[in-house]
Amino acid sequence: MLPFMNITKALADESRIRILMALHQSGELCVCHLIDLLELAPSTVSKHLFLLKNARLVVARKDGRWVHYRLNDRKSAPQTVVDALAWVARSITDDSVVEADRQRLDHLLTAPLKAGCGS
Amino acid sequence: MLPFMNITKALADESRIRILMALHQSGELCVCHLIDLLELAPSTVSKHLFLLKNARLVVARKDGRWVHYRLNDRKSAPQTVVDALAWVARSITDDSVVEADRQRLDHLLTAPLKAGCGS
DNA sequence: CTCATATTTCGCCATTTAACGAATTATAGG
DNA sequence: CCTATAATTCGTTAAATGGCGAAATATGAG
Repeated sequence: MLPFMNITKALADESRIRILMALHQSGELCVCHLIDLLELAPSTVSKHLFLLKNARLVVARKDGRWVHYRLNDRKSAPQTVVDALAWVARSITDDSVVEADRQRLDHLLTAPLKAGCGS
Repeated sequence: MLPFMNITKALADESRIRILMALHQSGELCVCHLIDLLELAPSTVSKHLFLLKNARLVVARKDGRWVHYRLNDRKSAPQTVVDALAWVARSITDDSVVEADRQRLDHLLTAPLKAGCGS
């Protein structure tokens, strides 16, 4: 029950859903991009990512100073996590907030500044 | 986004998950049975049911003094709700809390007392 | 009508949680 | 080594949430 509740609680926040959808679109993002996208304090974003990682919805990859996050994949994620991610992606197909994030993220990723983290 | 967040927030509480699983097993239950099952105050259970109903995860049927709740079905529920309920049921197959509830509920339903609410 | 029962609504309190800033850790570059 | 930057951890605060009891609502029974 506890692993499952960790997932439902992780999904019960709009910022974390936006993070999941951004990762769903972009595949992998470093924390600095998520900070720019959500316009929240680094410590706040870091905590959100901790909760998502704790629920096994995302995994982290450290690369020098940067940490890149991506959705957990079908190989290493429990079935419940795979199903949860599929459910979220399927449910949020045409939301205005997520659509705005998508466009904003495209700009952020193509901007020449902040390109240090590999994108 | 708001309807979706209503669903995720509704799922982010153990008592509400136990309610959903009890309904999944029994098909339909009146509030008084859920009060006995969860051992929470009537006002607390009522609030949980309001949130579940508000998220469209359950529907209510009034029958005299009693109100019976059941999971929203494939006909009237949005696809996201149908998928959410399927995900929950699939994820909580062998949990000890839910299993204890199942046995407890069998006793409650077969007990001669409290039979007023029809089931 | 009056009373009892089932449920909901409301107001309150305790706990949890999201947010921030400051301090800490880790790493790359000079 | 020293500095700058990315990210996390920690402590605090404000808001949201779960719990209860009291009061209100609704309905059936006498």
